[in-house]
Amino acid sequence: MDIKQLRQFIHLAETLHFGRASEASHISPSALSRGIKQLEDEVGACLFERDNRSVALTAEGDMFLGYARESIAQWDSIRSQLMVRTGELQGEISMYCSVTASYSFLFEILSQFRLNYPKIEIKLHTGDPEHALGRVISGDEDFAITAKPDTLPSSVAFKTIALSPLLFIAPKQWHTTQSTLDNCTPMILSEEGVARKRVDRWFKTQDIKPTIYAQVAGNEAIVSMVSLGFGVGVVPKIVLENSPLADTVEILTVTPELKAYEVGIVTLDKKLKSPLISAFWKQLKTDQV
Amino acid sequence: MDIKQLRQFIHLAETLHFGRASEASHISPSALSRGIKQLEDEVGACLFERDNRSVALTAEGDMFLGYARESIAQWDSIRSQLMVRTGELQGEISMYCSVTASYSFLFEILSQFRLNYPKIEIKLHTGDPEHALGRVISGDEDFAITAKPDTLPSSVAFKTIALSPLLFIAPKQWHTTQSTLDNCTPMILSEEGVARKRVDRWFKTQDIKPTIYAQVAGNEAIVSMVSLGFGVGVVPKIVLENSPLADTVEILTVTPELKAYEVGIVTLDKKLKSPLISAFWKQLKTDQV
DNA sequence: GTGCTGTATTTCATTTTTCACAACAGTGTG
DNA sequence: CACACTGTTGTGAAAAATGAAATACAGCAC
Repeated sequence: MDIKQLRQFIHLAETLHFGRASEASHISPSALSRGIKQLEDEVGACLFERDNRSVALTAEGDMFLGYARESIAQWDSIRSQLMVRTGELQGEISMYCSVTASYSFLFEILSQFRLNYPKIEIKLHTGDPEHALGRVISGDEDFAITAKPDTLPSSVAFKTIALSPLLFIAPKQWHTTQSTLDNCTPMILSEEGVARKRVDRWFKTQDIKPTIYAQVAGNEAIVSMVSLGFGVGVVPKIVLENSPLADTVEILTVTPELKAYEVGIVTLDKKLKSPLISAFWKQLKTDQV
Repeated sequence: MDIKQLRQFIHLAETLHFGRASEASHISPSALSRGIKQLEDEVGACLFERDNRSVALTAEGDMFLGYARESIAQWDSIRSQLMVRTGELQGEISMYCSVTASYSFLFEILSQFRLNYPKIEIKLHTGDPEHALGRVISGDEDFAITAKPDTLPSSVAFKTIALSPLLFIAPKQWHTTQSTLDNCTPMILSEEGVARKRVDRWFKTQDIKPTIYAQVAGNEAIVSMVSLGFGVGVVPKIVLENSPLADTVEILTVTPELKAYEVGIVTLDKKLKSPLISAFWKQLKTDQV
C-alpha cells in the first residue's frame, strides 16, 4: 500500500468519478482504475460500488476513507516534524499566476526564497487570473498571485505584495479631441473581475453611463484595443508598465482616482500549518498598504 | 511511501544490520539499502547514521520508528476490520513443521481450513523441528507444529492436536538375545529435545545408566540406525508409523511407559488478535489430552 | 430501434522501476 | 599486510506501472 494510492482513493471518494479523480491525481483514468482495484485487493474489501454509469462508496469504503484521511495526516505530520528538526526544508510548493504577474513579481518573490530554501521545488502554473482564487480554494495550488477581491473568503489568507493604481488609458492624442469622460466615451473594459467592479462603481458616483465599446478578457487585450484607437480603457499600472504598447497610449488623470489594485498572494489558511507553506508565506515582503 | 518500506525500516531499526534486516524482509541487502535511502529522501531527514562498520538510529530515526510502528498497526487494524465486515477472510499465514509432521498432520489440519477460508493462502516451511518454537517466537512464522516442551514460554499459545506414545524400538529379533534394558544396552537417542529429556529421566528412575551408542539429529535417523542393528532407540509412535523401515524393528514394552509426546500447534499469544490467525486457531480440533 | 454520449474497464506496447548479483570501498583484526 | 565483514553502487534482466486506444455497457434523444 502506497500513500499515493491513498490520495487517489480520497480523490475518487470525493468526486465519485474516475475521470475527474484521475485528473486531480495527475494520472490516467486507467491507472486510477487499476490502482483502486489493487487497493481493494490489498485491503480485502470492496471499497466502491460501481458500474459503467456510476460510482458509490460502500460502507467499507466509508470506513476506509476515515482511515485514509488520518493516515495521510499522520504522514504529513511526521514529515513536517522531521523536516523542521533537520532544519532544511524540502519538498515542493505550487503557485498559480497570470503571465503578466509572472513577469512583474515572480523574480523578486522567488529569487530570495530560492536562496533560503534551495531544496524546495516550485511548480509554477500560469493561466487566466480569473481562476486564481478558485484553484487555491480547491486545493489545486498552494499559492496564487491575484488581485485582492473586495470580499475575501474566510478560509483564505491574503498578503499584499504591491499596489498598482488603476489607470484610465486612451489612445495618444485623445485629449486633443475630447477633454473629459462622458456618456458617449467608448469604453473598453474587462468582462468581470475587481477592475471592472471598481470602474462600474466609479462611473456610478460620477453619474456617467458610459458606452461600452467592448468587453474583453485580459488586461493586455485592453491595452491593445485602446492602442488601436477603439476607446478608453482601464488597466492596472503594472500591466501598462509591462506592455510593449505602453508608448502608444496616454494616461488620463481623473478625480477621484480609482482605488488601487492590490496585488498579493493567497493561500488557504489551514495550509499555513505546513512548514513549507509557512516558510514561503513568512518570507514574503508585504508592501506598504 | 510504501507499507513495505516501513516494515523494512523497522527491521533495520531493530537489527541495526543491513544484512540481517534484509534477510528478515526477504530482499537483498542492496534493495534494502536503496529502499532506506529512498525513505530518507521522502521523509526529508537522515534516519540512520551509518558507515561501513556500523549502523545507528538518529534521533529523527527514533521518532520515525514510533510513527512507523503506529502506522503499520493502524493499517493492520483497518484491514482486519474490513475483512471481518466483508465476512471473507483473506491474506496469508505461514506455518513451520518438520517433514514428518507434514506427512502426518498437515492434510487433516489444512483440508478443512482450506474449505472454510479458500482465500487464505498458506505458506509452509519445513525444517528441523528444533527450530520450530524459535521461529514462532521470533515472528518468522505464524504457526509451527512441534512437540510440547516441558516448559512453555508465557508468550506462546499451544494447542495439542495429537498424542503419540514414545516407544522403545529394537532391531527385529533383539528380544531373543536380550530380554531387558540394562546398563550395557547400546542406545541411539536424539541429541536433544523433548524425547531425549524424557528418556534420560526414565533411565534415572529405573537406575540404569545406558551406554549411548549414538546421538543423532532427527527421529527418522534413529529408526534407520535401529533397523541396521546398532542398538535400541526411542521415537514417537507417529514417526514409526510413517517410516518405511517400520517392519524392520520391533517395539519393546516397558514399564512404566514413557510419557507420550504431545504434538501440537504453537503461535504467539498476541497474534491471536488477528482475525486470520484466530480463524486458523479456532478451527483446530484439539485431540483428547 | 438506432445512434449517440458518457463512463469505467481492458488491452497492449512502452516506459519506468525494482531487484539480485557482482564489484567496490572502507574499516577493524590477526 | 592479508583478510573478513559490511554497506553501497553499477548493471542487466525481470516485473510493474502507465497512457492511449479499444472496448463494453447503460442511459438518452430522436
